[in-house]
Amino acid sequence: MENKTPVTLKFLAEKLKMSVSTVSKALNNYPTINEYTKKRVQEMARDLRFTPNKSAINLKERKSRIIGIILPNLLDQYFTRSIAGVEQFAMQFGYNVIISQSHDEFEKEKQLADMLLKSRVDGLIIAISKETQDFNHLYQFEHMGIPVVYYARNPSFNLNCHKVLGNNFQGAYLATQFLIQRKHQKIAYLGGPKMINFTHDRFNGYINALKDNGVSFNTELVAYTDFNKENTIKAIQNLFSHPENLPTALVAFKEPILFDAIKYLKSINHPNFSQIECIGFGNNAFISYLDTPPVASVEENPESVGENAIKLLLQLINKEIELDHYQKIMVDCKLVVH
Amino acid sequence: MENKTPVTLKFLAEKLKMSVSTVSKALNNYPTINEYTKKRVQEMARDLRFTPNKSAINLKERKSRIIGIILPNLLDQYFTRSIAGVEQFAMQFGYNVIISQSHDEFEKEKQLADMLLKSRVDGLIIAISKETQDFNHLYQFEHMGIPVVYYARNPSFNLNCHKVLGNNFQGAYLATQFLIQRKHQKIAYLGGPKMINFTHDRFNGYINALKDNGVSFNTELVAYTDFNKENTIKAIQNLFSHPENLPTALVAFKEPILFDAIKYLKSINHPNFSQIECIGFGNNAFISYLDTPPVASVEENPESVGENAIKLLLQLINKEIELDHYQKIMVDCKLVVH
DNA sequence: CAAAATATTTCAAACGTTTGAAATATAACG
DNA sequence: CGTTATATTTCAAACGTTTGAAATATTTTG
Repeated sequence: MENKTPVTLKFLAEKLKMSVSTVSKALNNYPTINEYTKKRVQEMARDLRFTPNKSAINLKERKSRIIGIILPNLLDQYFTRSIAGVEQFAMQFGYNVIISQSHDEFEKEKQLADMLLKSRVDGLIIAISKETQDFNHLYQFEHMGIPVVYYARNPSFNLNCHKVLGNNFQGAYLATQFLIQRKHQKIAYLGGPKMINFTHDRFNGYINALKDNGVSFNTELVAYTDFNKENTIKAIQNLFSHPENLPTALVAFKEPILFDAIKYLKSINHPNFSQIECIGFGNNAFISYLDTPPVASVEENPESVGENAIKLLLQLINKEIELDHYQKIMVDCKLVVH
Repeated sequence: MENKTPVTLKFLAEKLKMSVSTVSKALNNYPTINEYTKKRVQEMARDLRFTPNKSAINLKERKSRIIGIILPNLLDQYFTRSIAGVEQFAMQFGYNVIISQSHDEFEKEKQLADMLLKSRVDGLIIAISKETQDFNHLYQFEHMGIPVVYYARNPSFNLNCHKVLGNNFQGAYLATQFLIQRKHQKIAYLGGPKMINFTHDRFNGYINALKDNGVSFNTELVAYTDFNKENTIKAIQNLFSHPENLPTALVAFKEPILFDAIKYLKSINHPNFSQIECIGFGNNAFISYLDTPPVASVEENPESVGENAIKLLLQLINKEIELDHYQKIMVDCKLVVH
């Protein structure tokens, strides 16, 4: 039960009456070490449950074998799903992952970044908070030669950086087109916080789908909200306040927000409620429990986004890709009809 | 952009033409160091963005300042909510947290435990997988003097270990009593996988509430399922198959499962559907979107469970509590009426 | 059997930090 | 001004591992 002397190379060496280097090389299977010696060392190591001290190795190798992830929160299934992709791949290559939540706050994000920098992570994967405008806390990493991959959320200015993003344009295009094919002419677009860049990409996808299919665009059919329910209701009230432009369909930037919208329309007994068809981004597992589910969902494939992010990061860490040879990877969306 | 010589104590010392130890002590605010020297060192450290190498410190201190968490998955809000409590507290004390998912598989859990052991975590918090019967992979930690706190899920045998658990008995009692107060006499209990220990605690809470309130117990009102939808439907069919014991209320072990049940009852147009009142464990954020939500939820306070787990673990790490002085902490549930 | 070739083991320095003991500088005192 | 007291800085070892170079042991060869 007690942990007396920790089992180190030195300890093994003393037991076996040989030098530390022999033990080390035997365990690392050096060809210059005698087979019989190797066997003796390896057996002893196993019996005494020797585990190499990672801190020592990391110090020697000047690496931490830790990858940091900063994301807005873990309650959003998009992010938890994206982690699955990252984790599995990282572990396979001997990396540990430290996950931390910024709660979509800039200050918290800065604090986490500093913490991870101090922990000397070998790389960082980040979905920036919705407040993040200043990137100094992240430039620090590159300054120290630590690669950073921005994922899921696109930094708002045209930052030179490595990105892995969902193809928001394509996703919104798909959704809009689908609704047009179902004979809708008054399709509303409910966008998210303007601070979050993908809002615009999605808007463009929406616009382009309208144009390509000869449906006229009307600003009265566009409104914006954020993650706040009251604001969503206001936006919906606004969308449905123009009698000659009443929406018959709706594309919403995020599913839980869409659910708020649907709930509200239902609660006010909107006359044409049953005819209104909605699509939101997310494909939330919870949809199957709704009485009036959206007609379809834009599946963003977050696992794939995460997987691409970690793969890119590992390539950067291993210098298979130059740090300043900025990559941009887009992951396509898929329409899931319910 | 390039990372030439890394900024180390040695580097600072050379720049400042003083010894490494002076620099180290100045940064650590030793009283023996001259104030003016301290100022010079600290300024230089700031300007050159010196960050102490954690691996070196950890090696010296024989700690990793990393806490491992193993939990079944991140899609269950119970677990993601519990992490919030852990993370914040850990960070406050300078610890990093490595989160990993067992996907409720024993083999995966074993693999993760080995990985964390190799990473020399200073402590482990674990919610065991539903398959875990053998605990050798976890005993290893104690064998090396690394504290382990079992949380959320109770090991199935009467293991000597540190535990932080939700008070499942009390939660189920509360739910059952609430339904009795609402004049229900035929209250069904839908339990979870029998492998997961809390199923029984909840059953006991249910039974005791019935007894204490003079409601007779009937085995026909009890059924078990797991996380599989088909099995839930079978269980519900079973519960509603005894004409002289038709449930008018239902206590379910987990909310998403309860939603499956509700959905099924609604889909078959159960004649008394609107009168049936349900309560599940969880208090899921999505409840507000349901057309026919449960009458109430058992709020398990996972944040508090997580917070208690990390607090206990830190006490064990700091040897404020003896490793073999086993603690058991119960976190009460709360009934939330919708 | 000595010399050369090869196999195997050990030495020693390095990674970056901390810290008690020793050394040196500065101030205070009679 | 020589001592003693105090303030400040430096030395040196340690944490546990890796690895090229050096040392030693063993085998082969003429």
